[in-house]
Amino acid sequence: MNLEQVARRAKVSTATVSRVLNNASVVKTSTRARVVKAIEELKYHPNLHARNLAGGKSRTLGMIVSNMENPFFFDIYKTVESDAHAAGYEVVVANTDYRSEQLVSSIRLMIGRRVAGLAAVVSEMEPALIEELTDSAIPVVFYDVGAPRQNITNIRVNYRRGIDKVIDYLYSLGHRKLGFVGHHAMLGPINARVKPVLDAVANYPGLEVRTAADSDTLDGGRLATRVLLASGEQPTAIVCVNDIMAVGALRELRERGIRVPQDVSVTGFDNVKLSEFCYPALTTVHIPRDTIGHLISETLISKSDKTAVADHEMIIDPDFVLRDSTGPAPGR
Amino acid sequence: MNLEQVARRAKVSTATVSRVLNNASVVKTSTRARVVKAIEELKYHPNLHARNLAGGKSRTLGMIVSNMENPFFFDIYKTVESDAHAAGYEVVVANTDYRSEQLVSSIRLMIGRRVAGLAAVVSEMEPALIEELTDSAIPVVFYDVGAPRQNITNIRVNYRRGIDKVIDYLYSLGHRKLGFVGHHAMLGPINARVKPVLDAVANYPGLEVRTAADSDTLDGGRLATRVLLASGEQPTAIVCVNDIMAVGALRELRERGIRVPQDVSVTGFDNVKLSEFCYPALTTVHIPRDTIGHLISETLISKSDKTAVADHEMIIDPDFVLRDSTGPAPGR
DNA sequence: GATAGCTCTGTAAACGCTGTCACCAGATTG
DNA sequence: CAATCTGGTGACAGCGTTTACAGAGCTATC
Repeated sequence: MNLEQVARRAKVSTATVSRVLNNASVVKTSTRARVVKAIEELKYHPNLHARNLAGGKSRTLGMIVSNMENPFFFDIYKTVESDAHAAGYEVVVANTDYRSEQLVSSIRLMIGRRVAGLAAVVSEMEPALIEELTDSAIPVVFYDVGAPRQNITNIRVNYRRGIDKVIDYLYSLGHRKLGFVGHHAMLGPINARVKPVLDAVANYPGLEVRTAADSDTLDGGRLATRVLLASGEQPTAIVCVNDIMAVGALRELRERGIRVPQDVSVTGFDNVKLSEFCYPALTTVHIPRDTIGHLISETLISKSDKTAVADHEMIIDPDFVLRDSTGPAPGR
Repeated sequence: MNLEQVARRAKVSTATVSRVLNNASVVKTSTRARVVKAIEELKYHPNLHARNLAGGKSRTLGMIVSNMENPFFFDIYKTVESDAHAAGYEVVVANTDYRSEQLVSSIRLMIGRRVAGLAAVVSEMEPALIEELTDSAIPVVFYDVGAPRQNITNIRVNYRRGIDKVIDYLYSLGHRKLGFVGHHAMLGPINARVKPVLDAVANYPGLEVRTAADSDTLDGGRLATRVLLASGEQPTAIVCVNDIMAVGALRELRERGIRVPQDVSVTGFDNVKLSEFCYPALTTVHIPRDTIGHLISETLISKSDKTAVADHEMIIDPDFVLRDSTGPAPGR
């Protein structure tokens, strides 16, 4: 079931079959018809590995995400994929589950596949990789982590601005005791996600923050909230690192009979579709995932096509979205 | 950046480098060290395409799903992937968005990749594919659609039993006017998803059913529900084809001030994690996605490994899960 | 009627790896 | 001391494509 068999059947050379397959060059109509017929009769499917090897170029984009289960990542993937398809590329994804060891092996895999471009939409990092990636000569886009380099473009969200908007709003409603629900990927001293929250304490007089972390899932949000509520004084507002965990928080509060937002306010982050559908609908921060997706695909595709030079860093400013899960601090 | 360069640098032959990479055969420790060093210095990454071409065998499983956005599919994918990893395989996924044209091209792609096994967890079908697949000699598992064949195993859920349990329960609570919310993939005359519902009308005296369909998303569920409510008499219970659409239904009802379950009962299907986290928590039917995932990976991996013969068809019986979104029909 | 210029097709050399076979040196055996 | 084995290595033929490059028929031109 290879080119040669098709060629034999159509009484042509393998080169001609190849030409028909790639409808390159001119092939006489009658010949083409014979070849097409042979292909169909033999149910021939070209071997993509051989094709890539011989051709040297791959129409494949690689994408690595931390947690495909979180719609945030999936939404980005979806736009990238549809852009890629439109440009005749395909996308292969890999999950890391926030494990940097997985990141490493996934990236190796992608390099091994000789992808035309690589998007890493992850929170974790492995410094050694950067170098490996830099001289792999593959166009790379990092979302959220890492620094721009040679062939590495960076997209990041001004997370601090988003958090500030949230805390500003909560503070203005009288909230002074905050809980922060994060996920494990943010363990470690100076994390881009927790730091802005902790820093806020210095800027807002009387503000206190306690934090808890669990896995980046609905259950994780619930568990972290449970920990938060079990230890010390009950916060009047719970700020969550993303919408999914916030929905988990909502459930824990509901089951304890704590009303949202009357007793405790809750905020999410990302503005995932689910944030409108849960109850109460989440006050959150909108991260334009389609914009991010387009940025990724444009960068990767243009770079791999014509080695164009794109901006090396782009920063996205998020918007505050007010819904029903927040209200005045109780007793105010 | 290929084997030869590494070989030259380590002053060995390419064969030896290959042996080191696959830690096959015996290589003297000192030689191995030299090779490893060269590999690292050159930041060499083996070309997977060449490897597959030469080796002839691929450690890759293909998986095609209808809508990765729906956690139902993702959950299956997750178990398959973790099983596969444990066995030294990797998985590449493709989405079809319920479009059979996409199914075709995705399957072609997978065959082209010469995957070691292929799982199609989809609702759509294209009869011509079966044959193409049959003589590709690739072990295939179909979930939910198609008929067992030569190298094709089938896993299916007794959907009718699940629906019967739901309707039985609702009927016993006095519900007589049902709404059914489905998704577009079920358009067409005799669909495995709608049919059981419509059939129920014959078995339960006085039962009426109206149906509506939209896309398989939160929004789709909301929209379909809106259509259902806008046309004709308000049903006392809305049966949804899956949990995601049910959550969409919940939102539409909430925004109209219709209480669940006092005014209208709602049921889901699949028992996705979200069904516990939404409000009110969904009465639903549990489809054991981990079991399905394990079944898939076992079949594919064993078949591709040792050409073992697995059962050609397996049917899963779903359980009813009672939660808070259902109650007695109003006025009863 | 020879020459040039097309159009179409075949030949064969990569592409980067794996795996078989052969080979060599030293150890073991009779 | 020759014969046999064995651990370690190199040469080289594929694997199924693509892609120069060359060549074989034509038609058109002078």
